[in-house]
Amino acid sequence: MARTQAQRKSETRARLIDAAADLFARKGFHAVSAESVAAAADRTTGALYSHFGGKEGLLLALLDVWRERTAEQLADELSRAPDPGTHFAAMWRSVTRPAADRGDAWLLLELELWLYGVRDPLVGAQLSQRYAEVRALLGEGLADWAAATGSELPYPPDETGGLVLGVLLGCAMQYRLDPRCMPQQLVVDGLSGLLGLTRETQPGGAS
Amino acid sequence: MARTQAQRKSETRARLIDAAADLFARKGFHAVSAESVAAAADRTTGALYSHFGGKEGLLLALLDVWRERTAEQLADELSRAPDPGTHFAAMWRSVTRPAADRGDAWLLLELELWLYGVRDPLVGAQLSQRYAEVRALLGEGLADWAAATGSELPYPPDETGGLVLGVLLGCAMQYRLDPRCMPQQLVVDGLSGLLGLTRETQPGGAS
DNA sequence: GTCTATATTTCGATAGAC
DNA sequence: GTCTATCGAAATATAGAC
Repeated sequence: MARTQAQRKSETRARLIDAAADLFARKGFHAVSAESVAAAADRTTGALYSHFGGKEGLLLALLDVWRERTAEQLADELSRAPDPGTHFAAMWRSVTRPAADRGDAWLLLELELWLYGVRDPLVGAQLSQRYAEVRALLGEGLADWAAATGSELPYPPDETGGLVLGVLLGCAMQYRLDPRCMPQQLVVDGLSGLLGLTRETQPGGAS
Repeated sequence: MARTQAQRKSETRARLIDAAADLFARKGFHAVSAESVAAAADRTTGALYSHFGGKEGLLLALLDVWRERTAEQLADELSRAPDPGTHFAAMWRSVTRPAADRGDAWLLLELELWLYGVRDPLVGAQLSQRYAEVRALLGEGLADWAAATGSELPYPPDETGGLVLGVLLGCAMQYRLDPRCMPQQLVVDGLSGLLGLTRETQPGGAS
């Protein structure tokens, strides 16, 4: 029973952060009022200010959570994929997931945070770390796979991760504006070509 | 003398659009007031509303100009580069140009417009066309070069252009957060690898 | 066509009750 | 810790003079 208060507190935090992630992605940080975030979380602005000190504090907290989730999900996906081809296809699917599942909002929030980070040094530094983590995870995963098959990556792990991340981001942006211009097979083939792999590695992906 | 009015009118349009491009890139569309745009253009909100009907109308007009400039600049660069390696290096330089020259603002405005377009169907449709144009131009340029050297692109021109554009966008985003993580050579090599070219095509690029 | 002045709305942030 | 009520600031958009 003594936990009831702490529970409510952390639930409020979580609700506010989730609502912020959703609204910031759908409408943009500056287009969303602190009150609408609070309302979407079934709380009031008073609670928001008490917990985060304002809309910007809420964004900072969101960035933290976002960063942890990204690392977890990526590590999870990496551990499941048997080879880069399947891996790439899985990542591409998770990027292009339709709006229903919110995988769509991922990219929007990603760019929203990027824009914010480029303009705000504090957020920028944290974002930069997050990207470095992703590159490292991606690079390590690919290096491990390369070592296991006796092949070799054409670039150091971190740089390889950077190129792969770059392709995924840039292609996802184009896909979001016009899905027809960016078929999955093209992205997977492109990534494979980037790494110096021939296309024989994936037997027959999806459409 | 009869042209004075028309001149002033079109100059006001141009000034407002330029100011909008600069401010939207540096601070973001929603973070910029219509009044501050007018002030930066040495005009008032009255003139802005008279010409464009509001901040959103100004964005639409900006998008038009932006689209034309992109096509012109790209076609220009393509016609000058003797081979893909030099071409990629030149494009990368123009993307990573430091903040002084405003080449920096290019990427910010690009993402700002993308986010706006993803949320607004009208802007989205126009943006989609612009990206398709860029892909086509890039793809044609590369296809021409391939034909001239007897080699062959691994994908259709448009799709090749899409991959190249994707790499440039995604890598530029990472570069903007941390320049050290994305050396020019890596991007150029990556693009060459993507197209199935070996690295022997560029003799010795810059740092 | 452009400016000045202003009406209207909305947002961010705070004070105080519970 | 959360809510209600509200103050002050800022933004959009318009009206009318020149």
